[in-house]
Amino acid sequence: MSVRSRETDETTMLGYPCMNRTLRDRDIPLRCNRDMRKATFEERGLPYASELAVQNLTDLYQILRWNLDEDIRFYRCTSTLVPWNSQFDLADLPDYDDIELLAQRCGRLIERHDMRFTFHPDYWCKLASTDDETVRRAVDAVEYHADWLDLMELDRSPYYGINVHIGATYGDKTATAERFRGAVKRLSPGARARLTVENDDEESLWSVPELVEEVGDEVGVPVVFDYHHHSFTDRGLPYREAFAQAASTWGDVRPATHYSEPARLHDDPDAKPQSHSEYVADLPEWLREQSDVMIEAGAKERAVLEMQTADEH
DNA sequence: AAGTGTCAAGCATTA
DNA sequence: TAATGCTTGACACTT
Repeated sequence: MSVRSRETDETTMLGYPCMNRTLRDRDIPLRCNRDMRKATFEERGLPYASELAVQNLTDLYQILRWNLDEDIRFYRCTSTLVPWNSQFDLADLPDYDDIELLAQRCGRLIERHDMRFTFHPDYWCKLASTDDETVRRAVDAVEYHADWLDLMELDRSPYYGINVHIGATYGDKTATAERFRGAVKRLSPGARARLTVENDDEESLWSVPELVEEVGDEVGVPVVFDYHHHSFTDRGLPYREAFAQAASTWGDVRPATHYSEPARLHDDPDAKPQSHSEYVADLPEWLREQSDVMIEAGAKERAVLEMQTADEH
């Protein structure tokens, strides 16, 4: 069992999302988010998608190694790891055998070193949409993220989560929650076991207590507590209580949380309240002790490095 | 080489 | 009814 439970391991892990700016800015850039436009996909098709996937997975391994060297054991991978995967099955790629080996190599590194690895499909992954075709595409998106985790041979657990928002109300929250639960039930066991749901960043959308009641408790999808988002949807709940509610949906698995601070606090007084600052200064100790924290800051991995340096003093 | 407009996907808001 | 922003990186075309 490679998945850490809250009881057996209290080691805090801080992570960062997607792009590693240090490695991207090297003379030979390392990145795992190579993508292409529609016209290019139509022109060059599967062979080029396959080529980009090989390059992305090759670099992903190097990024994970760099993370390990820096003692950063939590990473959110981009959804363009295999570009245009909504249009084909992984096994259709000409380099499928290589891709499988590269994915397994990444998965082994993650498991061997107790790293945590997650995905966060983009905002158009709308599982609760009123449009059936949109739901079908959203289910498909969660499925191909799950395929990648299967290819890496990582456990089917929210520890290696695929995190989504509900992200809309469609004018009727009760009906929307019901549609979301319906979509969850359509997922394959491997995709469903990895799905997590995060509180939104607008007052009218989905708060932690709403998600816990409508999704966490009803269909067992763990709730990812986003500290900054909670300021927009607090429903009168203090941060610690909202986190405790979200944490109750994770069973024995150590919860994942998100932490960021407003740009208007540090960088730009005119920024939107939702905008993230470049660096963060006040991660609460209680959050750190009880969860693995994804630091969502403009400076990405540098923000985490800075926090680790601060720890040493 | 550097700068600019645009990009698969949904929704909510505004004009 | 149609355009726009969302978050952001990067493609693709221009200069």
